[in-house]
Amino acid sequence: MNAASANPESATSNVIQVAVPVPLGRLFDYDCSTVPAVGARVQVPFGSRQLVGFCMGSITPEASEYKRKAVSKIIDQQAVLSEPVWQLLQWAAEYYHHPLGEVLAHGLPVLLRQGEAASYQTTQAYRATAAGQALELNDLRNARQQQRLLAALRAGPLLRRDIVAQEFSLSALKALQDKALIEVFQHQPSAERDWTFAIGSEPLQLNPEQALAVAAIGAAQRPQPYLLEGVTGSGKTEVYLQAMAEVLRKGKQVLVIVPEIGLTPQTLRRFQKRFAVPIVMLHSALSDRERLDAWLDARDGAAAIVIGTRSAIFTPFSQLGMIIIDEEHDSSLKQQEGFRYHARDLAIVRGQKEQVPVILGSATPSLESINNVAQKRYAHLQLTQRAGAARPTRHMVVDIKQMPLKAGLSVPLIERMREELARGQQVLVFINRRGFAPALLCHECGWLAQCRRCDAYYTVHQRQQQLQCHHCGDQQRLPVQCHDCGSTQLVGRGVGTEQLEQTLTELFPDYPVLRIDRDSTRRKGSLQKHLADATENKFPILVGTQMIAKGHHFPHVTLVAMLDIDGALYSSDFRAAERLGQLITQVAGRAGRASALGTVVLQTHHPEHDLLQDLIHNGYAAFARSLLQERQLTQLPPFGQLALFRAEAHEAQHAQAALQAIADQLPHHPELMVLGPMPAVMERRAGRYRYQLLLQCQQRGLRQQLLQHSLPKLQQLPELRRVRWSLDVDPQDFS
DNA sequence: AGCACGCCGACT
DNA sequence: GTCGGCGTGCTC
Repeated sequence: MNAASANPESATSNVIQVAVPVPLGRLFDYDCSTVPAVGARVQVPFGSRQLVGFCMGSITPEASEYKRKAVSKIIDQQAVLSEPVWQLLQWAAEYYHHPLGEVLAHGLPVLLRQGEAASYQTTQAYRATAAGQALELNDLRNARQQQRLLAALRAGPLLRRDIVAQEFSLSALKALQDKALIEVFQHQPSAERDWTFAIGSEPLQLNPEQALAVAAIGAAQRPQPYLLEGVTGSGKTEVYLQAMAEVLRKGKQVLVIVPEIGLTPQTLRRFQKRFAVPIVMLHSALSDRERLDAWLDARDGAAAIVIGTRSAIFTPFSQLGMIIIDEEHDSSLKQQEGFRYHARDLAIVRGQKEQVPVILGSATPSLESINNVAQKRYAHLQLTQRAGAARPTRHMVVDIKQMPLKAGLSVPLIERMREELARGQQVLVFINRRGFAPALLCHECGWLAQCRRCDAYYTVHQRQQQLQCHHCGDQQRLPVQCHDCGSTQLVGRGVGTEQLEQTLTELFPDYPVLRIDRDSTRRKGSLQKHLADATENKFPILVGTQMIAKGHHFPHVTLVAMLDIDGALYSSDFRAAERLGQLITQVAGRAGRASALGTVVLQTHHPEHDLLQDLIHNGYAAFARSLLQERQLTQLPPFGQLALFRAEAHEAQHAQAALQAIADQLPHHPELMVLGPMPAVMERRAGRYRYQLLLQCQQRGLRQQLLQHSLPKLQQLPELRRVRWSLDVDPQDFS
């Protein structure tokens, strides 16, 4: 594998190439006396600091043309990552045109990035000494705490953290230690694959569609991707569970990626109930140490199932047998800064590399996945029947043109709510703006309170008596007077969740209202609590943002209202319609999950809009297929391949000039379209001017080739030095 | 990205 | 007289 070992005579001075986590797309050469394994971490001096990088291989000193420094420390004896993940990361660095060192660092838990040993934490543990075993417990009758602790330790050693958790007194611990009745020792946990497949609870009876899906996955000749398209309530999770069972039975591991932390506890409980195997979670709420331990459990085979968010796609496994991407259409699967990878797309690549099936599940699949089914790249599994007696939801479009609105609520909607509440049912009102009002307006002169640093209006937060900019986080005290005319007639314009909650409380004083948005769930655990309260029907009226559209079941909700869907109908973002269709369908899925018939009320000024009509009358699948036809005509994804350069600077012309320089450097090619530079939708944000340059290509290969060829030159452009810039391959969001 | 080096304004 | 503002340039 490495050149130096082939020539032992020159072994006194070896040179290795190291990938360090810096945004420079090249490797750095270092001297070292012994050559570490490829994929092992090394600590190296870099400028004035010490960095942890990866050994990428070795070369002869003659082949290195740099004045070199020596490696400070070889951290690992072997490669830290599994071979497939190592390959996946290198593939991703190339595909997303992101510096290898930074991409590789992404594949590691934080502690490993910082150079910690790739092993479980040794923890302090205590055990009784011979003297402690021999002692008459009654001798400690005057020290009840010590007596209790010693008794516990005589039964067996305890970890220090368990001693703390079981509320033993720490002074008693110290006293016993001083008397040499107990002693401390280092406990080193080890990860071993010591689980065997066992069922915790019996699988549910499958309907024919579910059975077909499970059978198809199990019977496949060779592993391949599947799109599991199942309407809300059709039992996708049961299909996952039964498909997983086959994999686990063979002693293989399963990786499950879920969109965001919100729904992981429910998923975890359901998995734990079904399978009596070790399950670990990987999400942002874990401490760095917990994350590393879970990661090691996966890598060394101790965990049978890993449930994690986006970044879990890089978890190494000793025996991976299946990857499941739940809610594959969800935008949180794409990282929106730095290394902008898409976990779903990487899952497909990983599945192919590791020869394991990949299941993409959604009630509202992305157009990309639907197209991949049409192109026969994925097998299609459909679940069209809702479980139990649940029937499909009914849509009611309320034309609000010229209609008086009360905090955004039309009279027909209020009446409909009244009926539903009177029947003891639960109502969910959805509005995608938190706060009291999305702007503060002077009623006398028309002045609007605008953020100092963004091209945006402040949101009024009445409860906190504040103006907040939702784009840069700036906060101000709510002004009493207009900045232009001095009038005190300041009013909120538009409606947010806070105002809606207040108005609903006035309209329906007998029915408690629960608001679920980022503001009401800021404290740790409060989202879980609110969701539990909502599920149990303690609050007949629920008000919420996007947050509640994701995967939560509210069995008592029979009426869902969406107050304002117009923004997305005429948006400049070509994905807006797709996202609206997904949102309406997902929100509709919240209604009527129990036996009662559900209704979705959509308020709009454009009831006749083609897309809206298509969605309502023909369902998401048909709607998505019409959108696909449009995308084909316009050569947009998945039919065109995009890449987006972004640049931001304190001076607008710097950002613009940087992108112009890139555009000028790009080769002319009949199949490459270059759009821009153009200002971003919100030109100024947090005091920076933002511009974009869009590349559109018919062939992915061509796009990749052009970028790969041009980027080294582009990175040298002097215009780029004065701006913050980035490249987004397959951009999801144009904000 | 960091971080150092370097050259011009308001403070102990 | 210094602390510190961020422009420029480098990292094997």
